Amino acid sequence: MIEDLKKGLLFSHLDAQQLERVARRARRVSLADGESLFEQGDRAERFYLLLSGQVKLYRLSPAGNEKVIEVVTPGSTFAEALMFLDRPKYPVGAQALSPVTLISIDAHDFSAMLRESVDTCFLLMGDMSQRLRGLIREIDDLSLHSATCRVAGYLLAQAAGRGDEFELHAPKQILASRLSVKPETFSRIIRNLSDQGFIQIDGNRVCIRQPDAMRQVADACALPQDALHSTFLYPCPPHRG
Amino acid sequence: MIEDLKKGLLFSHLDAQQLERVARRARRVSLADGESLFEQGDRAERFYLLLSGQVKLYRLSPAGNEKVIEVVTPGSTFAEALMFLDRPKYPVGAQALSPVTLISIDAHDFSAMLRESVDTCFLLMGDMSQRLRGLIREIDDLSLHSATCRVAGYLLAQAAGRGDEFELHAPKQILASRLSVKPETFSRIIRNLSDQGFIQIDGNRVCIRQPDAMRQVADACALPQDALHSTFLYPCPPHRG
DNA sequence: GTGCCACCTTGACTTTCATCAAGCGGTCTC
DNA sequence: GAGACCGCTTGATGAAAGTCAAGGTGGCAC
Repeated sequence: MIEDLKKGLLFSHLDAQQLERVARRARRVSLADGESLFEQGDRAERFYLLLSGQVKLYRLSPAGNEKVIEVVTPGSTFAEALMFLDRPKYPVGAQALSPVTLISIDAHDFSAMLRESVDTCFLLMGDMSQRLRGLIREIDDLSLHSATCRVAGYLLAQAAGRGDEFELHAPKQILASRLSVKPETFSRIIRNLSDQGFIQIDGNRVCIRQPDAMRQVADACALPQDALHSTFLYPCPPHRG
Repeated sequence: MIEDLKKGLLFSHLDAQQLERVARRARRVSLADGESLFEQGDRAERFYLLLSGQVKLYRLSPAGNEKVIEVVTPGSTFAEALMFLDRPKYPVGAQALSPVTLISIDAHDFSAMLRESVDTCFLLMGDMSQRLRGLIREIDDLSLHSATCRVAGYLLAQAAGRGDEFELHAPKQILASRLSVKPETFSRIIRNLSDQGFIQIDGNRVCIRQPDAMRQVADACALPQDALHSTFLYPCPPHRG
C-alpha cells in the first residue's frame, strides 16, 4: 500500500512515519467498468489516488445532461482540493470508464497530517494552482474557441505527449462530452479535419498529418470568415486544397 | 497599511510581526479608470488586494476577443494562487474599471512567510478550494446552460446578496462578457425577461419581479422545447412581437 | 445650447451547433 | 450464424446566439 501511495505526487514528500499514518486509514478500492464511485452532491469525506484504469468526472444538469469535466488517468489524485471546505460536497460525480483500482484516503486524517508538513502543504498548493490554471484555460476554450478549435487543440495536446500517432484513450462520446460537443458534431469535425488531410483516422487510432495546419485551426478562434474558411465544420464552400 | 491589509481574509490570521513583515514590502498602488495593472502572460511576481474600485480579470484570444473572467470587488485578493507555480505568468490580464486603490504584495516574500504559518496555508488552501469550485461551476454554466439561463442566474445571484432591487455594478458590456454573451444578445435577453414581467429594468437599476419564475428560467438548461417555451430569447413561436 | 462619443438597443441576416432520425459495422449472446 | 445491442456516422432540419449595420440616448466638452 505504501508503495502504491508513493505513486501520487502528493505523497512523495512525506516521511516514512507520515506515510505509515496515511496508509493506516487508507483503503484500496476496485470498481467494475461503469461503476460509480461517488455522485455529485455526496458528502466529500475521502479523496482518491487512481492506480489503474480510467475514471470520468462529470457534472449533471438538472435536466439530466452530462458534461465530462475530466478523464482521470493513473497516478493522479482527485477531489483532494475539497478538504478545506466547510461541509464539502463533491461538485462532480465520478464513474469508472474501465475496471479500476484506486486508493481512498480519509480527508480529515490527511488534513490533520498536513498541519505537520508544510512541505506537503506547498505541494498541495502547487497542485491546486495548476488545477486553477487548467480550469481557466478550459473556460477560455469554451468561451473563446469554436468546437472545431477545441477538437483540434485536444488532438494536438494528445500528440504532444505521445508522438504524432496515438490512440484515443476513451470512447469518442466521452471525449466529445469532455470537449463540450455532441457526439454527432464531434464525428463531423473529425471527418472534416480528415477530409482536409490534416489528420488521418482509423477507429481509435489518430495520426496528425499536418501539425502546422492543425495548430492554425486550433488557434483560429471564434473566427468569422477568416482566411481559414476551409477549416470549417460544414463542408467547404467551393473547392479545397 | 497594516489596517488595510487586515481587510483581506488571507491576512487575518497573521500575527503582528508577520503582518509587519508583509507590510514592509507591500506597496500601495492607485490606478485611473481604464488603466491596466498587468497583462496576460506577464511574469507573476506580485499579487493584489483590492481596497476600492473594481478590476476586471480577462482573457484574450489570439484573435483579440476578450472574455471577462471576473470582476473583482473590494476586499478580495487576486492572483495569489500563482505563487506556487514554477515560473508563473498571469493567466489573465487585469484592468481597472474605475479609479482603483490596491495593495501589491511580493509573492516570494509572502510565500516564505507562509512556511512559518500553517494556519495561513490552510486559509489559502480554503480560498483556493473555493475558487476551484467557482470555476467548475462556471464551466458547468457554460456548457450546460443557455445564455438566458446564465443571465437569469446571474441576476438572481446579485439579488441574493442585496435584495430584490439593486444596481448592476459594472457596465452591461462587461457583464455580458463575464457571462460569455455578446452585448447585443445580453440586451435582448434582458428585454425578453422584462417583457415577460419577470424583471423590471431602468438603466442600471434592476428589480426582480417574479423570483420564482426567474429561478425556473435559470434552472431550465439546454432546454429544448420545454414547458418554458415562453422564456426564450427570440419572440415566441407562432405569432410575433 | 451643439456636437461628439460611448454605451446601449433594435432589426435583419448568417453561422454554428444541437436535434431527430436513420443507417452502418462491429461484437456478444445464444 | 441470427439477432440484438452499442457506438459511431451521416443527412436533414431547426434553434440559439453571433454578426453587421443602423439608430437611440445620455453625458460631457466647449
